[in-house]
Amino acid sequence: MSLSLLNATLKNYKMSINIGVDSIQEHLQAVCIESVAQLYGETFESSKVPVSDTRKEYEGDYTVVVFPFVKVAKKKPEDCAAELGALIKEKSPFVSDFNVVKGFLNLSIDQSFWFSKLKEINEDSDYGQHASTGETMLVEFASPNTNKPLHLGHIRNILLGWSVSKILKAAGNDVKNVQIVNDRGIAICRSMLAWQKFGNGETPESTGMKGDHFVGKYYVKFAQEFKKEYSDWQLSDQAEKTYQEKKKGEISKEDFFKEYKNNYFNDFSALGAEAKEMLIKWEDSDPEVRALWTKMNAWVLAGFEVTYESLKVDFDKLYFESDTYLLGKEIIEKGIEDKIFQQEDKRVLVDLENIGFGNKTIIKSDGTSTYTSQDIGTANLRYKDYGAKGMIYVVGDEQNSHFKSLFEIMRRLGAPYADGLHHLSYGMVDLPTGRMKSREGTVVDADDLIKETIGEARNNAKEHGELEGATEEEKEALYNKVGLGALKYFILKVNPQRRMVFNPAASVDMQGDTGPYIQNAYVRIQSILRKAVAEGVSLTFNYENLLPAEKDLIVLMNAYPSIILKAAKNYDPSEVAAFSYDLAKSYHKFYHDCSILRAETEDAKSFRIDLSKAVAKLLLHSMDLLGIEMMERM
RNA sequence: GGUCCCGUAGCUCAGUUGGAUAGAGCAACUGACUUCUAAUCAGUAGGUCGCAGGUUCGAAUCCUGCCGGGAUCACCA
Repeated sequence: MSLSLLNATLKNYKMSINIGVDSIQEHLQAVCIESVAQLYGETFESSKVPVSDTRKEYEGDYTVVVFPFVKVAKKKPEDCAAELGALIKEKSPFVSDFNVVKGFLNLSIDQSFWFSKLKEINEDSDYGQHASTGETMLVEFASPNTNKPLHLGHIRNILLGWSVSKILKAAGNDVKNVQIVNDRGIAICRSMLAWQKFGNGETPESTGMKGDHFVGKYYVKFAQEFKKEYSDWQLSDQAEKTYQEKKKGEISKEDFFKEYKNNYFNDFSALGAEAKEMLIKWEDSDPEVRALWTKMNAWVLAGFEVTYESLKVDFDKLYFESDTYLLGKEIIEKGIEDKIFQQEDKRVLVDLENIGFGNKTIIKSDGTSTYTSQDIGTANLRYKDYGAKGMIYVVGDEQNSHFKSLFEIMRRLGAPYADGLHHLSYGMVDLPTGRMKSREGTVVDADDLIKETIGEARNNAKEHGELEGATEEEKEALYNKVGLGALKYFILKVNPQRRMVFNPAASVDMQGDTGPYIQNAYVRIQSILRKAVAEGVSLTFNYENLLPAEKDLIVLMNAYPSIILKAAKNYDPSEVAAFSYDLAKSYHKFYHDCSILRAETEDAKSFRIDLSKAVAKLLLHSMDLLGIEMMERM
């Protein structure tokens, strides 16, 4: 079939059956259902007729499993498949051949389809970008506390949020990136107090420290001083008395005091009392405390900004808990009126028995807000700001039940966006030695980690030496891309909901299933394209016989738009990561098997250059969805 | 104890709405750079898919029970 004829046929199909022919699977499915109906008089739902990729060992491109039809056909699976295959081949202009193995009908697609697909990919400047859905979605991620620097857990959060945001955009949504900065509360007061008592007026500028690390230093300082105070206290009569009165069963003094720490902070600690006093002053808008708070928060936020920049992420809007923690009151009052919430004096609560939670407090008996009331208020504020029907919260899975109850409450309140709320829950990041513990100093700092992976990229690059003539600056930019590519890919290739093990040594690996492996495929293509331009290759496009390695690439690229949709639906960047890797792997194989610039014929050469261009385009696009940059050489 | 999540090769992970002989990478071993960038490719070896039942033409996938690991059960955020 000629190209123009094929294109005409494609158009006809788009008009005659209302399916996007960019999905050849959907087309085959429709034809299959039609054929089954014609042969056996029963119309199957499309969900009952899966069309899957044919396994490598067999001839063909797509496979239909005919077992479901056997009952109505009243024939042996083999006969049924053969009969069906013949009819599908007759009906579909794309099916060139078929074969039957047991109950599996393998369909071969005419290679002119693949040629036209390649043409489409190269000509469509937006290939992969879906038409606008008209929906606005918010993605909330990062959302740090302002009392200490970011760590590995935040990195997973940030990379996930950024990538999901990109994927949702590619799926046709209008997306805004937001975060809620947890800038108030007892934690920041601890840092503030420690700085006031022990800081001697030093600043990030005077010490040359990054602001978040500087404030984090005082958070640690507070913990140390508190620990000292607590150990001293444990020797006092008051401690002895407390132990005798409060202990339950036979518990050693040591174990008792381990668990009693928070109570000590609240009931006896001098430092605790001071920190709490500071919090109360903050809430009363005491000018001195507020000034200190403003100053220290500014230091931290400036530090975070540097980390975000080094990760190449940014936000459309920052919400501050200090602004939003009092919100939600009106909605809650309305909820009381509507009998959605119950009131007991000042306390407000909601009965969540139906989702297995019992009573949940929304407003405390002293009339102050809770996490839940804040989130109700914040969600509503965001809806006012953006009119977004979709709100994605990228938050660790330890908060699963909080979001489950929050969403249930929003549903009961009849929020117009209630159905669009989604908690993108992800698992904790463990180290090979186990869980990260700040007390044991095993927390992996975000900035250190970024620096390390870039350093590793620098070491690796020195062994390769393809960068003659590049300036130091260009080289550094490259190490940056390679290092970050390794780190980001390492984290994003894992399914979010899964708890993952972060092996520092493996994360800077650059061979095999890694970011740099994929970047390398792109670099190889760029190198070829530079040479092709230099040689003045013209694209003739009269290629006749697709080799398997060539067809594999087009088959993969054909699936890209639907992979984006699926990743968007599941909020799962790992599906995009898997695509990038598969495509890079297939390209590396093709590159090895087939000469490009020294191809057998001029037609083969121009076809392969065209094919390489398409691969480069989708590698660039898909890696961009992961927030990973590509480069011209490495 | 209640609720939820997880258990696949030595390690880290894939595995579509149930489909063919369960796949990658790392680590180990073997081979390929006078040839478009070897950060590559080809190969060898490595599995009782936690265990036991059940449903089905067909189960890593669905159901039940058990074992093991984790999260969470606040008027904290």
